[in-house]
Amino acid sequence: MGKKRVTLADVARLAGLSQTAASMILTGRPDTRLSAEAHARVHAAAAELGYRPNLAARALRTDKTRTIAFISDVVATTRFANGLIRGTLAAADEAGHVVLLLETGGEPAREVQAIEAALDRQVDGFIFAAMRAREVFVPALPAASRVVMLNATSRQHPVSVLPDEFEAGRAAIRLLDSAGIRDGLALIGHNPVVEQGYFRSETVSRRLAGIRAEMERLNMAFVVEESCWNWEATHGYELVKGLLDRRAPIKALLCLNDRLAFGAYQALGEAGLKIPADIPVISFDNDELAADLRPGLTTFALPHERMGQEAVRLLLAPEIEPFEHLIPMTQVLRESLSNIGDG
Amino acid sequence: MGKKRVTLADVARLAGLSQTAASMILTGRPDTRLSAEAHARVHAAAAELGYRPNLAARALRTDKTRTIAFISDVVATTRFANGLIRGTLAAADEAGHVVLLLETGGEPAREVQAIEAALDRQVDGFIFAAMRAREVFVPALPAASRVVMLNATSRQHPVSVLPDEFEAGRAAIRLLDSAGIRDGLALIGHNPVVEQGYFRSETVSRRLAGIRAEMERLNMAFVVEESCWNWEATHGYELVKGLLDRRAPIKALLCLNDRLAFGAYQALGEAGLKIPADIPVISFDNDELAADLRPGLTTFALPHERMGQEAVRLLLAPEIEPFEHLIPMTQVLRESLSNIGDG
DNA sequence: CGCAGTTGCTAAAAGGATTTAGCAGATGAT
DNA sequence: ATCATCTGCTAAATCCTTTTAGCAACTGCG
Repeated sequence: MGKKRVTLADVARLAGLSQTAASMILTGRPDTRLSAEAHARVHAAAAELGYRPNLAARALRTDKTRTIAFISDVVATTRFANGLIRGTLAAADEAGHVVLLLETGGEPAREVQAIEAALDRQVDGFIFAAMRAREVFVPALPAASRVVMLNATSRQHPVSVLPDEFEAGRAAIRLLDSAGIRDGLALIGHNPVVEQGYFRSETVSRRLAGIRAEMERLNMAFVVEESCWNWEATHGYELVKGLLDRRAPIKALLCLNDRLAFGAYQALGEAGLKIPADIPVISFDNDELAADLRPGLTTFALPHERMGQEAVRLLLAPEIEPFEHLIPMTQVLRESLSNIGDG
Repeated sequence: MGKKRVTLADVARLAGLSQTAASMILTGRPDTRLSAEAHARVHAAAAELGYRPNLAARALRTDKTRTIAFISDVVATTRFANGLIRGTLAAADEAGHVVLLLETGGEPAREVQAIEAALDRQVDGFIFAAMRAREVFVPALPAASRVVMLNATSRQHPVSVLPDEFEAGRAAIRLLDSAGIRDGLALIGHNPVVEQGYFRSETVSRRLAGIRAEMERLNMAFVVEESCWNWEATHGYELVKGLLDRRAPIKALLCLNDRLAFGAYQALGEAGLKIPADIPVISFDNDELAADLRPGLTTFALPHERMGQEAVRLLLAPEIEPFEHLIPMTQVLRESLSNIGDG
């Protein structure tokens, strides 16, 4: 067994040509003047020897590595990371690239470290992903670096990919409207009076803005709006239980995310109320949870996978497209609203 | 601004020494005979210039990249991936390594591709992760490659990291026993008669084996065992609903994972049964879900994060430790069982 | 025929580190 | 005084590609 790696020199030798010729042919240079026969011989030799270029050597020469760095604040806590990573991986693979995954925990020091580690490995570009879309500070980078912000925005780096929250907010209201739900509607997760002066993440703001814009257009209003800061199941439960306890006149629930909706389900269930017959519920995110709830939760899906793909596309695109790229959130109809006619 | 990268030659020049000396000093070679003063000068020069070694050049020479490949079948569908990846990332970072993330979808062709992509980049080692522990086929690799199987096993690669399912199974039974639950116990998710001849994943078998071993030891038996192949919420719901419909004499539920338990919650809730007062429930995995259920679900946690860390440790350890490394599953007590005394 | 331009190819440099082999001077032993 | 050894350091080779510069032979044109 020839233990040694096969090098370009081996291929050239077998093909009876110079290394230069072999290199040009294998890298598919356009206007070389090498003969068709030379091409054939080199390809044959490469195939026969099972030649694979040494990417370190190539990187040394060209400064290109077909590797992109995915730097995120937290992979950990959030199930959302999966979709973003999966989409990124798929698109990168498609483009013959590979992904270096780095986590910073949101700490500036580790951010700098991560960037240096990536730079040392001469990545071709950076994707900065935040698990909660937010204004992200990105430490200084070599001027030439290609950067895409994923589920995040940054003053210095204008290329970003975000879910189209505003449209999803509007669509949610339209869905309720077209289901004939125009009053008795409760909003779970936000109250503008209570939260005045506090800034939520950029995407959340847009989600709310879309909701309110469409309600205004349709001349609708919430009968009650319940605020809580973290949108977790337990808060959904408590808020809705509170509403029920004080006999608020609610006929439908618009929850600001699926976990709140989950909590709402629990409160409604305890109170003996049926979804959707008594109270329809809709929500946002399309968490894994949403399909497992009973009845299934109608919700607007965060398009994480497509976002990841888009980020890679933008990163590798020949032209920089320096603006926000909004990916539509698709409506996922399940029984928590779609059966409305049945009751 | 000096746009050019600073190289070792620059450092050497500034320090007034040869490149050889600079290299030896910066890489911390042990028995070089260079003077203390030379050391100081080189370090000072490196710091002053902000020198960072070109890793491609180093890789070309040494075949080491301080990069490890994390090759998994699916990052996608499973929330479990998070913990494994997070642990891996943390430990790699700690050790000054970086992680290349590759996904194969479990398809052999893509597995080969992923391995080649990693090999091309001269990774220092491979972690093969399966999202459902199973016997994994790993395509041929250069003989010298360092490999660790994570949540998976492989005939060719003996170093593996797995959750200690057997002990968790035993612990679950001990927990029930010590809570005074000795009869009326239903097992949700498996029935040895129905499933005879079918092989589930390695870890699942062990989980069951632990359960059955401890029951035998304590002279306990299930009053009923319900089988289903995929452990999803909907199956949990249907199985438990079925039990309730036919008035099976059940007093407690041992669910084989949290999603089944979630379904069980739904069925019990509909039937107006209280957890744990009427029916305590315990389970395995410690899915995110488990904390959000109401009452909280007592469960045995899959130690994914620690598993990821251990995998990296084994990969980089000076000595190969060619056997299974079992990571304990910790008991997470919540209200679905711990309140048993209250009823 | 002389000259310009094409065609088909190659020698050698460059990229930035590590590592081998070895040199000059000092020290110690005989 | 001679030889061996140690000390502190360096020149040059090496890893494997890509790329620049250019060569020799041929074609076409006036």
